[in-house]
Amino acid sequence: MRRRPKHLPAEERRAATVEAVIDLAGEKNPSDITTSDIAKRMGLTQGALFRHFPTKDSILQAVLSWVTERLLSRVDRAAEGMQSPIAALEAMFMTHIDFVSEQPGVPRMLFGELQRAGETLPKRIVQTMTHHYAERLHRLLRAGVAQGELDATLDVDTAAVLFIGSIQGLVMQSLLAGDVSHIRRDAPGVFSIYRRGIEARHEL
Amino acid sequence: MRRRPKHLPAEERRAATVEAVIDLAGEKNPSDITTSDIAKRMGLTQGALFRHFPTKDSILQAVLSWVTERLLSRVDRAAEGMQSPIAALEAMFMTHIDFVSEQPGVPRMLFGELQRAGETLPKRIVQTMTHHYAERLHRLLRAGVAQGELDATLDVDTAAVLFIGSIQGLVMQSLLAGDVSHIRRDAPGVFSIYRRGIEARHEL
DNA sequence: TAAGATAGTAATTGATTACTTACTTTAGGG
DNA sequence: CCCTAAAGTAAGTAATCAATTACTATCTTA
Repeated sequence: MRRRPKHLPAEERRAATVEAVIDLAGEKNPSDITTSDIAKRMGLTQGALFRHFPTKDSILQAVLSWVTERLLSRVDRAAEGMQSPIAALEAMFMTHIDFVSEQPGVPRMLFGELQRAGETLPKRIVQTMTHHYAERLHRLLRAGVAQGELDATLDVDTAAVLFIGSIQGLVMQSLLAGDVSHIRRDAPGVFSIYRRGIEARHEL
Repeated sequence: MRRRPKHLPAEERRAATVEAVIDLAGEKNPSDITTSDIAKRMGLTQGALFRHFPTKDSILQAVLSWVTERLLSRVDRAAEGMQSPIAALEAMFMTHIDFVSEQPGVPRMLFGELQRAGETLPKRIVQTMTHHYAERLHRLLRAGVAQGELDATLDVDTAAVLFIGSIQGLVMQSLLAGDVSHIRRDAPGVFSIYRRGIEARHEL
């Protein structure tokens, strides 16, 4: 058992805070997470958090920055080595699913943030991330169409929406079942229907 | 301009409350809706709500009951007249999209409720509804497979997950764009990819 | 039309929240 | 080793929230 030192340098404390929030988001509605919840999870008093973050919103902001960076870089790395666009799409899909299975709080926070009214900074971070994500999808989908792997008449915008929706559907399913493990099991089947929907039809 | 009578019979007041909550959920995060928000929207004082509902949670409960009943019955009616399973699935899809476009607060509330920790009554209502929804999907998908319209090797559970996920993806897209009108425009394209993914391949 | 029942107001309560302040503990370099 | 800056504590504040209370206005009908 690794014991927890009471004093941590500011940067490590901030990292630990981000981790605690993601952890909590896996257990309860993100908007129900209080600063006391976070502090208790870290073995700190509530006020101590405000040594490292000026506001609660800035904590959220740090969490979302960390999450979006990690997700994008992991998904990028997974798609990199693949030789065909479809293989790259599948690798992206499965990596995204892996990420979500390991950190079930992440999609909850992302979706929850999108629901907030107005134009908050955390919300903008999520919008920027999904924009980058969609860019990668578009590139792969266009490449797939160009080299005849995907249906020539495919609308890439629509295909990108459905890609993200497929993941979202699996997340919703796991919320319904109250069990994150299902998501990994069902992911390959979902992707294979999706692939069938976008790929060029092979000769009979 | 229809004027608002100050006194309403209890049942009408409860109906108006449900409407106000759905209305508000289209504008802000459902968990940020306060009883004061609801009352203000109705032109009432906050305390007056508690003449008709014992708790705030019971308001939520009424909203979710109303929503789930309406959604299911509308979707059922749309699928009823169709002669082929695929046509019925498409009618369900489009009707669901119509419903969501008219009441953008609805998917927010449903998804938000699923995120809550533990087993609350409102959460159970949503779970029951999705269960019934999935039942209808299963029946149609099985029928489609049986009569050769859908791919013989299709996993109907997976296909049902992706059906709901497709809608969820469109909802997410509308949250990103901050514009609900997109959802209706993109829906046919999304469904056509989905259909391509599940249908039996025609002879060349 | 008087009277009881129903629906509303206005003010208040206790709990909870994000954030502050005054003080204490710990780590680490000269 | 000690002194200072960083990190944490404990108690408190103002604001906000759901829910309550004491009272008033408005319907219904006998």
